This record gives sequence, C-alpha cells and structure tokens, in this order.
Amino acid sequence: MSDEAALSALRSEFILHFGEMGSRWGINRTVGQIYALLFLSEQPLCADEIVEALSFSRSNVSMGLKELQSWNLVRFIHIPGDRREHFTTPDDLWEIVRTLVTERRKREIDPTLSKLRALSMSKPSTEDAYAHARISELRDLIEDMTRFHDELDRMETERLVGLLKAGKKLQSFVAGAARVLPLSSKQRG
Amino acid sequence: MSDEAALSALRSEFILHFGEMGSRWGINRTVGQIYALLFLSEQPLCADEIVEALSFSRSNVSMGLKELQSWNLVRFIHIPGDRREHFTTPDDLWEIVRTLVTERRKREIDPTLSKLRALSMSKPSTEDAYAHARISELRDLIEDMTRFHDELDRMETERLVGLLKAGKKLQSFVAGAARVLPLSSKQRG
DNA sequence: CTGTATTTTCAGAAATTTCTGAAAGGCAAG
DNA sequence: CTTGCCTTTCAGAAATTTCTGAAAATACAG
Repeated sequence: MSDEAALSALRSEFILHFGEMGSRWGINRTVGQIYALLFLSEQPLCADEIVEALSFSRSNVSMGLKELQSWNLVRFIHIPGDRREHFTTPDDLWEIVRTLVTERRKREIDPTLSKLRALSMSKPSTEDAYAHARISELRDLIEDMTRFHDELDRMETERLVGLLKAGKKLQSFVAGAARVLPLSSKQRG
Repeated sequence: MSDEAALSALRSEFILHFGEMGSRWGINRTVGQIYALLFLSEQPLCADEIVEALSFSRSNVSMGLKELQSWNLVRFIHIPGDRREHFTTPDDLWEIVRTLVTERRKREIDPTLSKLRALSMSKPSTEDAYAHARISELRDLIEDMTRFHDELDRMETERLVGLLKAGKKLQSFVAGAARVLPLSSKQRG
C-alpha cells in the first residue's frame, strides 16, 4: 500500500550489511541502517521517508538520527516550502573518514589518555613500580599517536591521499627521511 | 580471608577504567578488566589468580581469556612444575598496537570490504546508478587504506615510530615527497 | 491565540548480551 | 586404568541495550 518504491536489492543488501556491522562499530543496528540509507541517497531524506524505507518506529528513527548527530555523521537540510527537516551524509568520503576517526578518538582514546595522565602523575609505592612504569609508557605512546593524528587531521585532503597512495614507496621514503629529518629537532620543520 | 593482597589503588583504578572502556572498544567489561590486570602484572598470572583479584566466576574468566586469545592479545606461558596455564601480555607496546589494529581491521573492515567488492561487481540498474557509484567509491577508498595499513604493518617498529615522531615535519615532508615520489609509479619503489 | 504538523521524550516491552554454578571434559602422575 | 587437578561448556539467571507506542513538547501558519 506504500507510495514509496521498495529498496533495490543493491541498496537493501548494503543497508543490511551496515546494520549488522553496526554493533562492531559501536553503534547499533538501527543507526547503522539509517546511516547506510542516507549514504546511498542522492537526495536528503526526512524522518518519515526513513521510517517508510526501513520500517522502524518513528521514535526509533528520531533517536537514531540524534545519535548520528552526536557523531557529526549527518547534515541537516531545510528544503524550501517543506517544514520537515531533511538529512544527508557529506558527499566527500574523506570528510566522512576524518569525522569518523575524530569521533572515535574522542570516545575511545581521549578519556583513557586523561585517565593515564592522572594515574601516571601519582607517586607510586614500591609495589606499584612496574604498574606505574607500564602506565607511563602507555601514556607516552598514546600521546605520540594522538599528536600524529592531530598533524594528519590538519593536513589538506589532497596531501593526505598523496601520503596514502605512496604505498610501497613509504618504506624507502621513511628510510630517507631518517637522514633528512632527524628526530632531534635540530632542523627546522 | 584471602591469601592475596588486595589490588593497589593505582591498579584497581586502571583496571576499572579499562573495564568501563571495554564496551566502547568492542569487548565487554570483564574482558577489559582481565586484560588490564594482565597488562599491569610483571609476572604471568593463572586463571585462579585472576578470579581472586577480580572476583569473577571461574567460568567467566575462562571465557574472557578465550576471547582475548581470539584477539591474539594474550600469550600463554607454562611455568615449570606448575600444571596451570599462565597468561601475560607482550612487553612491547608496539606489538600490542599492531595486534589491536590488525584484529580490529579483521573484524570491522575486511568483511565490509568483501561485501563492497561483491556489490560493486554487479551491474547496476538505472535507478541504482548513484548508489552503485557511491559503493564503488567507498570500496576504492577502503582498498587504499587497507593497502596503506599493509605497508605500515610490514615496516619495522623503529621506522614506524620514526614516522610517528616526525610530527610537524610531516606536512612539509609530504609536500616534498610529491615531487620526489610522483604517484605515477614511473620511479622505482 | 488556535490548530495542525512535526519532533522528542519516556516508561516499559522485547531482544540481546553477559555472567554464573553445575556438570562434563581433558590431561598427566602414579 | 584411575585419581586428582585444572579447564571448558552450557543452560538459564541477571543485567543491559534496543525498540515501541503513547504522550508531551515544539514550531509555525493562519
């Protein structure tokens, strides 16, 4: 009885897959499917169209969209003459990747880094010498990694992709860099 | 009544934190805590010592260790004269990071890449033109990223850390590389 | 204002995941 | 073998997460 055409096999397979993977990515099935639907839609969709396409309750869609907002993974669009809010994903895939990495870091890394900093501040008792050293070592490593991510994130996409595509050349590239760019920081960046 | 000393504040705070973060990392609280305990232990621990320290049921510890095995995150050790199996984490933090990245990729990326390849193979109907293009674009991007990861993973840790620590120099480094290492592959790797 | 369209909230139902105790399984020493 | 120690399995209990319908809130046109 629906006005909408059913999803094509291509779309529904993609959407189902994203739903299943959702749990592994720290979002739930519903949210994964909503995202996948938006990702494949050329036009922005309103909440009711999502309800229609995926057969979720209206409230579930509302909550799902709210969660996607909290991940900065969807954009809102107002279509003139339509009171309803519409949703899309960015066209640029690299923008999506950046967002994903940034948000995952926010949720999965940053709280731990704070905790590690706090713990490594405290003066350890003798029995904790090993644990304390281990915690400090982990903190250092995560600090290096987040600093690196900050740098990458500041880079223009074009350069980022250049680095990525360097592929096999990376090995010799870094080897060369060890000479050209010593870690001692004596040379200017 | 226990023979074991209670965990120090430092240890228990770290362990509790890892437990809470566990859910965000795709493992559960118990598994996170077991891992954290092993991570901070200078000596390998046997299952009963974990039961003792964390007050989980023996079966829960058994299942937790099994899950950590499936992630390749723990090593088994046999202590001469002791029939029980003992467990540790690698000393080398970089080894742990490599394992983590590899395993997460296996669970979170590779199945999706297979699916995307399959879907982008199919000839799309006219109505699916956009969706098909979007899927193919995503597949290309993930292929580039996994190729890049393969390269990094093949690199010695020393070089990897060198790249990481390059920090601010990375920007100009990549800019220079665009000249030295054009993407066209005309130069030898 | 009033009325209508739309979105959000929320309590509890449904589904899923985690955890436990009891029982079964495995292995090595005697 | 068989005994004793240790580990795993598994059915169901407990806890958590997800999903829904109904009601409340919001927004805006007339």
